[in-house]
Amino acid sequence: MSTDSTQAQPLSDKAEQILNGAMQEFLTHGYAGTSMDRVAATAGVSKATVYSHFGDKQGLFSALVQQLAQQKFARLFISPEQLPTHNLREVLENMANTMLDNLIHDSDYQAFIRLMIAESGRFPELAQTFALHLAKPGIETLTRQLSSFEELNLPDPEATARIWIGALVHYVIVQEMLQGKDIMPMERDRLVDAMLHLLSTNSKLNN
Amino acid sequence: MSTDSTQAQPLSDKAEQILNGAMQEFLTHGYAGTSMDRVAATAGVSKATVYSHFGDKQGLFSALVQQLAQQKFARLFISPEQLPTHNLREVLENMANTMLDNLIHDSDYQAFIRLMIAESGRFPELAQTFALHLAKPGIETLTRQLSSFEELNLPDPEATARIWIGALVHYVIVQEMLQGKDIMPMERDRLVDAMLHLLSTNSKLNN
DNA sequence: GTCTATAGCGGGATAGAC
DNA sequence: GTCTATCCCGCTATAGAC
Repeated sequence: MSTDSTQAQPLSDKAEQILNGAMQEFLTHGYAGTSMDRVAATAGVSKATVYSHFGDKQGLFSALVQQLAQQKFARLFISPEQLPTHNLREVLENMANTMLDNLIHDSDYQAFIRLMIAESGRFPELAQTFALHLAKPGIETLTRQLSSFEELNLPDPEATARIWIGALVHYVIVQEMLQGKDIMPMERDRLVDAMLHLLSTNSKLNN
Repeated sequence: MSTDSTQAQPLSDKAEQILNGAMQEFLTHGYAGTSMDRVAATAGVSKATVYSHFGDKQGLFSALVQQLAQQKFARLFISPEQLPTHNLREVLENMANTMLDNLIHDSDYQAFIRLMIAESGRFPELAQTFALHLAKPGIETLTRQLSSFEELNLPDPEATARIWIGALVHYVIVQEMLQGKDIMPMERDRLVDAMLHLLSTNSKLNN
């Protein structure tokens, strides 16, 4: 019973508690807007304990970002294995919709993206951590998937993957984060259809 | 000479000084990271003067964002009138490159985008102001331009415009802001070429 | 290791002279 | 209208008891 297994391994229970509290606070209030008092209160520990584990506020933030990038949000927001291609159009449509669903319905994920963009000027190394563990694998995975569809005849699958992801991420940023859906509504199906139309030209993928 | 025209109208000289100082500070340090003391110092006025003009910190921030959205950054980042279409491919290439140049070389514009995304959760009305005065006109302008190129045969020009802009903006966010260019480099010409390739399929626009 | 208590400073905001 | 001087609170960080 000493090494109880309700939680685990590299981090002490207290460290994990602290990181959980820190996640809530930093995702909600940003770096400068977060106080160490409230992190400690949310985590249910004293402020001194926070400092003894992470040194200072920057250290805590850095540890949090690396944990979030490498663990909590590392699952790609692209649908993983697809049913062997019945209909290529349906497969592509599913991929886009899965990615949009995951982004739109995960407010923590949106808050993390927002936080990383917000602090990218002041913490460039952490921004790069985000790029390395989230943006890069996402692009690589989609590049591989697009490459595997030979009917698409894509001359540059990686650049095409960036266009695809950029279109979807920008859609979520503008419509959801920047409140664009009220003043410039656009159904997501139109975006996905237009994307598929662009992909369909040099291929056998016709409506 | 009383109504001197070097500057103008709705704002006093002092108010403009203050907004200039506020712009530097908020763009550099974010909302929570900006202190009213430094805004006053940067603007060259006393703190009390700042408060007498704008009420409180939120009021100043709100006034600043609205000014930036409606004036300083309202010029669209898309090339305006194009040489009558010699070669459609060249025209589209120029449009994309002009937009990328404007985004990449205007660090104030990047900082403004970053700030709006950063504060969109805490100031949703201001985020919407940004969407209304910048994102929406940008999309509308590009939509009109794409619609005018009948050879492209686009079934949904507005959705296509969003894909185009999303691809370019996302490229700048990932490569420039998030420092992706070091760990996942991609020349901008590849992105633009891939975009033009996608557009070229149902049209006479061939390489 | 973790707590309570506090130091020391900078924040937003205002009073009152001019 | 604009300044100087100041209030008071909350912040990061630490000392010292346990």
